[in-house]
Amino acid sequence: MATIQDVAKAAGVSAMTVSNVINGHPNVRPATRDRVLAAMTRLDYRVNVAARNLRKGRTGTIGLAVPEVNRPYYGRLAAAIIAAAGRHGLRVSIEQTGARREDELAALSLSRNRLYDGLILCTVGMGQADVEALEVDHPVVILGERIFGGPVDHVAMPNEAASEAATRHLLERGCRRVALVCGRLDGEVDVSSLRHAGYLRALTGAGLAADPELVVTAESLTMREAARHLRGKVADGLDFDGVFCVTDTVAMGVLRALADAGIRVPEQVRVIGFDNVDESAYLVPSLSTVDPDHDLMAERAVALLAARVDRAGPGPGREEFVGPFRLVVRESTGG
Amino acid sequence: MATIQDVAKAAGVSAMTVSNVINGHPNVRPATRDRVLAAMTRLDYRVNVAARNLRKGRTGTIGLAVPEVNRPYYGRLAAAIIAAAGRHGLRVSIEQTGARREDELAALSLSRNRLYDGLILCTVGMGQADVEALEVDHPVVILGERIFGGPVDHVAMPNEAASEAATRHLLERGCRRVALVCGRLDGEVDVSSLRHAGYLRALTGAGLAADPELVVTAESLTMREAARHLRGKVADGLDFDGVFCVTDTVAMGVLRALADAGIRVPEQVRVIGFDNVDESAYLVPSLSTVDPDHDLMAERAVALLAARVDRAGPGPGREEFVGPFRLVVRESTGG
DNA sequence: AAGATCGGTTGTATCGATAAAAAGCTGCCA
DNA sequence: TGGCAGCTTTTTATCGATACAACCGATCTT
Repeated sequence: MATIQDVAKAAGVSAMTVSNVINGHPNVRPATRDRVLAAMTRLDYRVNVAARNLRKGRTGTIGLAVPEVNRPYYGRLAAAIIAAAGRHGLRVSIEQTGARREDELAALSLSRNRLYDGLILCTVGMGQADVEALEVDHPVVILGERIFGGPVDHVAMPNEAASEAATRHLLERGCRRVALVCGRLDGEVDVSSLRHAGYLRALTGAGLAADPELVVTAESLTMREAARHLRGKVADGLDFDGVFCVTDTVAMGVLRALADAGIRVPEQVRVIGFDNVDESAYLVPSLSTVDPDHDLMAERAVALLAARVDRAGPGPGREEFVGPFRLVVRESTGG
Repeated sequence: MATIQDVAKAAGVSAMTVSNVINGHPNVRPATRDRVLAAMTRLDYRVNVAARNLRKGRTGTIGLAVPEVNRPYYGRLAAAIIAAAGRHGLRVSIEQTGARREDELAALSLSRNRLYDGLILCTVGMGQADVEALEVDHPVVILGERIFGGPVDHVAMPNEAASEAATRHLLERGCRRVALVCGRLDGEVDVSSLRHAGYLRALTGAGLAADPELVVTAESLTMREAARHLRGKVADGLDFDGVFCVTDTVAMGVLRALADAGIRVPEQVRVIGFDNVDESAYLVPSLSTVDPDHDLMAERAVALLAARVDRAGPGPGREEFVGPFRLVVRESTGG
């Protein structure tokens, strides 16, 4: 495999000149440049990225830690982040944390190995108590919930506002007993708790009392668990005419459980989700949901990270970005 | 940031000894090892991966080129590959090719930059004509269709056999006019053509004539296109009582189109897909499908690649692995 | 015409880790 | 006691690219 030295020899110049050509530095005579380019082509030269990284102290790669790329929301997010990173000239290496706290912490320390120039971390297992783990000397952006006010940039969903809007939408369509299907509410600032808060706010705003019976907490935010828990509630005779699901994935489990119980959507119960994953538009019935503009969030996260990487220092104060959202009304709420 | 030299100085040994400790070489006196480990901890030392890569000529990272991680099948595959790679001590960097031929070729050349130790390439845009592009001097594994008999290892789905089984399943359930919803059949050995062949074999095997009318070719294998084309066929009055969809994603579009037309599944038309993505079990009706054991295919692909990486040479002849499959019968075929 | 300026190019040192070979240090045996 | 084997550690060179400073020749200035 040809090195920069080989090219230099072939072109009759020094390695440094070849380097200058490669990196588009000015002050290289066109004739020289052409000679070098010709030699590069002739020898089929490729830069050795490892050597460049060592010298530059950069890797050109950022890490992305998500629970699993297979989950619809994170797949969508990962796709958007890889695309956004590409626009910033960065590659993305994915760590799957399985939503486990230890694996999220491990991802943090991997990026300290200078494996990555920076890390976009989707915190799902870590909590507010782990804030000090973020006190690291390299760029990190938190994407998601569970840790607020940390020492790093943060891109978050409009959880409360969007949840309030989604719930209000159900109320406006005439629902009076709106259930919430979420994950465990353990007091952390997690997805479920934040969206629960929005849900409550909508109820209060409409002058309705919140009935704890209507809050269905699943073990995890999967189709299986959502379906299982809702089936249980239905079997227990829960009276409800609307469901706000904290994610579209949860909503799919809910729709399935309702179908199993012979409950028609939206005639008997209206359902709305959160995320607007691709499948939602094609379900039967199609799913009303909240669209949080994944592309914009991804772009912001990458931009924030790239800025830190470029400044290569602690930079100015941390930034918090909360994305916009859009209500998408479809059949499941009678849209 | 501490270097190996700093650690060496702190522990009163040479850098080489520190290196030996890091890499678990034998013949380091326990007392020395402890001193080194202590120094490493004290200085919060992290190896510089770039330096190691340069010296070793390895990066510890493999590339994975897929159309988009967001698509259910590729998301599933990517998750399995990242997990399998982890077991082999490799990290995965993802390239999204958008199913574009040029981007797939670009991924091939990126891996030549020694950015990756090897590449797992899901060929969707490239075709048999691009075989010679695979004549590269570094490890590549093709995962999928469209290129067979190339100079590299190949992991493929049991396309024909599984498609035949799926179609036969419909016939066994009493269907007599089974439609196929696929992508363009342009003569390449692509997903659609291979599965089309399996479909035909099942018909022939059952002594049925193949009616070209029943082959619905969508522009692309998306929910949108599948739904659009099937709606067209239904509007044209196509007579059919079963549908074999080349992917579960296509099946979701089909189910939606059937629902729009007021056609009941499975009472009037039975539907089966291919891939067994997570959502399939929760659709209403739940989707019968072919489960190709993604995990096994991912493991094989990574194992083949890792073996080439370790041998660091051309190695023995190329290998072709075709995974097993399993029919999953659910409501959409009256299961 | 001497000196300053500037574009173009090159030599040298370096990024941090590791392979290979050389060198110390034991202890053991003749 | 000399020498050898074997474990342990160090020395030296190197992976390939690039920052930096020095350098050279030509043009410009006054």
